[in-house]
Amino acid sequence: MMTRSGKQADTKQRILDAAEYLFARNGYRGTSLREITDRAKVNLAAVNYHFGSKKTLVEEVIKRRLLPLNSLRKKRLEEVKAAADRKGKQPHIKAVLSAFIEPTLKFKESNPGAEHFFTFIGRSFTDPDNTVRDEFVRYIKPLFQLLFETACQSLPDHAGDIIFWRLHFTLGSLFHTMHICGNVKTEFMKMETDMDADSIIDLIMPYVTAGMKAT
Amino acid sequence: MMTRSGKQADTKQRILDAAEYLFARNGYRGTSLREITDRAKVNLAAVNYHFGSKKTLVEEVIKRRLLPLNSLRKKRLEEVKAAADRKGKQPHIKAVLSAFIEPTLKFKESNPGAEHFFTFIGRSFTDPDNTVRDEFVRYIKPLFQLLFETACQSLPDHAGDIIFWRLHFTLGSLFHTMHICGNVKTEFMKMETDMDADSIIDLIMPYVTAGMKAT
DNA sequence: ATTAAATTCAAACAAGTGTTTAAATCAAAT
DNA sequence: ATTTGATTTAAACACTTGTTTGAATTTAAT
Repeated sequence: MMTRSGKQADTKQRILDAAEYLFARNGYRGTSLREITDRAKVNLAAVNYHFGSKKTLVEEVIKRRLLPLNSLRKKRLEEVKAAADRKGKQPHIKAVLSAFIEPTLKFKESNPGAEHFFTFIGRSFTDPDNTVRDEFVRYIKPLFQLLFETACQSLPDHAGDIIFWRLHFTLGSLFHTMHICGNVKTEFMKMETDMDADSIIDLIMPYVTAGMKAT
Repeated sequence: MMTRSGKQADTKQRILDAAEYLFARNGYRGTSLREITDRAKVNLAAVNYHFGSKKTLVEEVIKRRLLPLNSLRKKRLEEVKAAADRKGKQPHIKAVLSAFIEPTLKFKESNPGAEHFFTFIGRSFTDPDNTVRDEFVRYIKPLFQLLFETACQSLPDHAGDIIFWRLHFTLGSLFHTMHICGNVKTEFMKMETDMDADSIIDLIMPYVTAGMKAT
């Protein structure tokens, strides 16, 4: 039976890890199944046996990290919302942004092995491959909606369109940061790339908060 | 002789246009030479004859648009710098950012046929392919240095590292915006994607200006 | 120990890749 | 009109791609 024990059990895991690493480094199209199975030290056919296809594999790679991360971000956003409702006040925009950004940037440290996925997220929106891009968008869409609603509550004097666009600017900053903080060396100036999450949060939070509040 | 006239002369042009369109839409690796030559209505071997290789082709595609754009941005930045020096004052950060951002966002309108390159730029930094990413970085590096120096002049009370990172946040916002304003349908919410440059400039400038100035 | 299902494996598959070749065609100068 | 060099063309090249196959092996229950 399929009681997952012994050596063959972690075949799926090893494939997922190798795929995550290589997809993050070289992209979906730039990574072959043979590279993945070589790195995972499994047979080539194992990918199609366990996952069905390369497309399904990358979807699993994305889901494995993104679902837990999104749950966390959702929880944090709802907490901010609830706390504000309890006090009968508007949530502070800094708290709203923090609820989204903090779990994202700390994800690298709190999830061992997720450092490469970091780079992958950073490329998510702009990935040239439709499969990858659509999968990312699919999962972030409802979350962005929640972020948008909470931000609107927080900034009642700003028009919806403005908030909408500024949240996109914020996402752009965040994803760009995640990409250059990933393992891919962009070789762009001498940049301290392996900073801890808190330092990066301290850098980006004042920027995006001021940007959102701008009159 | 190679006197560029008649029908065969625009073969290179047609290849460049087709390649630009397809690279922007499907990425470097996601585009085959056969797709390019089919679209350009030229023979397959024409790419290797005129450009040498696929790698050289994409470099030419990038250079064709990026060199003029960078000259313009450089000129604008130097003007801001010179004007401030003349008055013996620091340049205003809004003027500095505008010198970089305005030509970038207006590039789509001022250069007919460049609309697809827009998307390409938006993906430049995070492109999974080394050839593409390195080529973009290569050209923007000296320009970013100039931007950095001018921004430091403009914000003498801010530490260099802070300005450096905030400029990166700004680039992230800008590139993300260019990507979603390109022709690639991200299908992310209902977004008015074909706004004119001035509207987008009016949206992004207050955001990044406030972000850079944040205390 | 036998059985039966799950998994691994080496090999092959058809399709697509960038690149090269050599002949055919074209444009312009003699 | 002939020559010459630039360009185009169709065909083939060697190679990589994702996927499939069927036999061998491993695993766990009887």
